[in-house]
Amino acid sequence: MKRPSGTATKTEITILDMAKELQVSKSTISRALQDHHSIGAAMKQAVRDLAAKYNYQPNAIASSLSNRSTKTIGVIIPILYHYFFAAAIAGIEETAYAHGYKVIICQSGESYEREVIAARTLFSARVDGLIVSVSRKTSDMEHFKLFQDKNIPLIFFDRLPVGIESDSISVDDYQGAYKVVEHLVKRGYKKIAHFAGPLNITLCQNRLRGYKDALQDNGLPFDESLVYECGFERRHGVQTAKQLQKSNLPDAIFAVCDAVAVGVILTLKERGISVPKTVAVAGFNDDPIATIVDPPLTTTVQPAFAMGEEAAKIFFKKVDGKAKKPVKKILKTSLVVRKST
Amino acid sequence: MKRPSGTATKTEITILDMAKELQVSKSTISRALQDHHSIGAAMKQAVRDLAAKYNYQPNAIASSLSNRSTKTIGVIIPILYHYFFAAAIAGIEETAYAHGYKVIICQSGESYEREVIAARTLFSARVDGLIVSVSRKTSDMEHFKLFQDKNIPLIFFDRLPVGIESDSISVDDYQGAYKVVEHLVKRGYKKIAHFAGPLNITLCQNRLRGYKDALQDNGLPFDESLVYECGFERRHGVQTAKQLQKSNLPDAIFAVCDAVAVGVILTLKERGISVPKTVAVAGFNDDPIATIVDPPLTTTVQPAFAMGEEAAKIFFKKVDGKAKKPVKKILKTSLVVRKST
DNA sequence: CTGTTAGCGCTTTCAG
DNA sequence: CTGAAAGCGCTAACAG
Repeated sequence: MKRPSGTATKTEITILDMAKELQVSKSTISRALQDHHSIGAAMKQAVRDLAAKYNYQPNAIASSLSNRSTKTIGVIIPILYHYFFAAAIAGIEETAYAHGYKVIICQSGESYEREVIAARTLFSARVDGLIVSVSRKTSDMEHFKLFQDKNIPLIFFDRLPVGIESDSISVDDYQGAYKVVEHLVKRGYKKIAHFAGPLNITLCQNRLRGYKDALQDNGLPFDESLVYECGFERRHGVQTAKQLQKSNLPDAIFAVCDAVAVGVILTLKERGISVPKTVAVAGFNDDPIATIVDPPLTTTVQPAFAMGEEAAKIFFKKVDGKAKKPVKKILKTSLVVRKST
Repeated sequence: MKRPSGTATKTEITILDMAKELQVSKSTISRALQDHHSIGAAMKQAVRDLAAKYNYQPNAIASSLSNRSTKTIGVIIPILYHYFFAAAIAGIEETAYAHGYKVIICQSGESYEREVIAARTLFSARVDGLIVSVSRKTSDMEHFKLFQDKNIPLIFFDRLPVGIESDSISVDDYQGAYKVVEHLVKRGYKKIAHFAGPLNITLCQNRLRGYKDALQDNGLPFDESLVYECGFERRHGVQTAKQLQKSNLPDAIFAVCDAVAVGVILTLKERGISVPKTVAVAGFNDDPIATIVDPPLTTTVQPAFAMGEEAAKIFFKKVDGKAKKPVKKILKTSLVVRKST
């Protein structure tokens, strides 16, 4: 790629330019910039001054290529606009920044194809590690093998995949669900329905198990017809709540997440069904919307920010070579009782 | 960086490996992969097969360095967890992906320092363009000059900076505010307060002007003591609403955004003040939370997704060399009346 | 249609 | 303490 000399090119100041000006070699500039011990204080200062003068900004692309490390963590999540994920990302970013890493986020939009593309893109971008919460459409995990094969740290959070052995951080969904449902039973509700999430996702299976066991352990029958499978969005709660027959209402509903629970409350109220008098509703997440709905939602607190932090910490453990075996961490949840139950 | 031959290195398949295997040159592989016209169909197929066999993933770092283009757009926003920003990002991503670009997002967290760091980081990452919504703490715009100096497309959206000439996409905040307040006046409210955003932000100034003019054009006085400056978060609405004296309540409040409006409604209700009977409340954005609060919030629709799309479109116009002059686009808003007024 | 070759900007060994 | 030089993986102008 010979460039006709004399032609104006995009003027980007490089270490070579600075080297010429200071009459030293590139290496010296490079080392000075990295505060390498073998460079004299005077030289370092001169380089820093010059860099400041030209507002030099290192070319991260070039240095990544040379270093074979980008100092970035890739993150794939289903959707940004969910408090849980936004908060988890904040947690990841916080600890990444503290270690001098950047993070690059991709949304799968709950689409398997997008998730595959995102994984490839991030691999091509040569991220140093990948943190992911799988889409609800994902069952084939082949696209993650790329990372495992190359020994690139791969950490799953919240939505764990089946059929792939890897590091992960999640919450005790079983126990969380168990506690909400137990609370419902103790409040005297007898006919408790569950609006479950997509049951191909382990987390949803676990919440369902928690629901089932809590019923049975408390002397209530498990009735399959009271389990409705839906999605994670408000609109799924709305749809499902609309299907409920007024003549045959449950007296409480445990929804897989707060967004769904909110959809349920809104729809019930619209249909003239009083919450919690006629039907009580509980969710999962402790999304800020839980305190916006009327009545405020009983739910279980999922430590989103902490999960993000934890995921990033696992990454750094892997990078540092500690923890060779997959680490699988599970955080506890806690119940918040509000007026919806 | 000589590497002792024979030592196991991280096994990353490159075009060179494939070139050797097919007994052709790197260039041929490179061209075949890019579907270059000067490569025979047979050769192309052979290369594709081999690439598939090894699950070859191009090294984007290397190609960026060579191409002097990363095919990525950088985005800086104050905060992810706001419907408006999340939706705008979705709009940006959609159009970016359609053009084969990726996007990398940074949150400033409303901190000036973080914003500066983000700008530098994205510059170092050599993004091909930058789309930003400035933090509320930002008044110095020096960090954006980097991009302007190098002729890297720089597009501001929603929160426009003062003192820097650049492309932008925003909404007609003046008109939006005007319409809400006019609606309030027509509903018969007389003492209309405004919970304004940080007034160093132009968008907030514009909404304030709209408020003021709508009052005066409709024969109501502008009373400075009815303007409260607060932030953009729910908690700011809560704080400010708590300061209101019960003996001296306005009969309507126009909040700078829905999050604040929600804080106001919640607080008013908690204090036993009925909404909208005693005090009406209106917001701005049409965030989904507007339909969760009780009563549902009157607000003005800001086309968040479209703004993101538009911002990206401006970027591509710049890249294509069309549009040399700064393009400044302003979108219209529309009013949605709900039960809170 | 294909190969040779000179880079992209930075890092790092090795040899002073 | 400093410089020369090779190399990271890919691209593209130029010459067959």
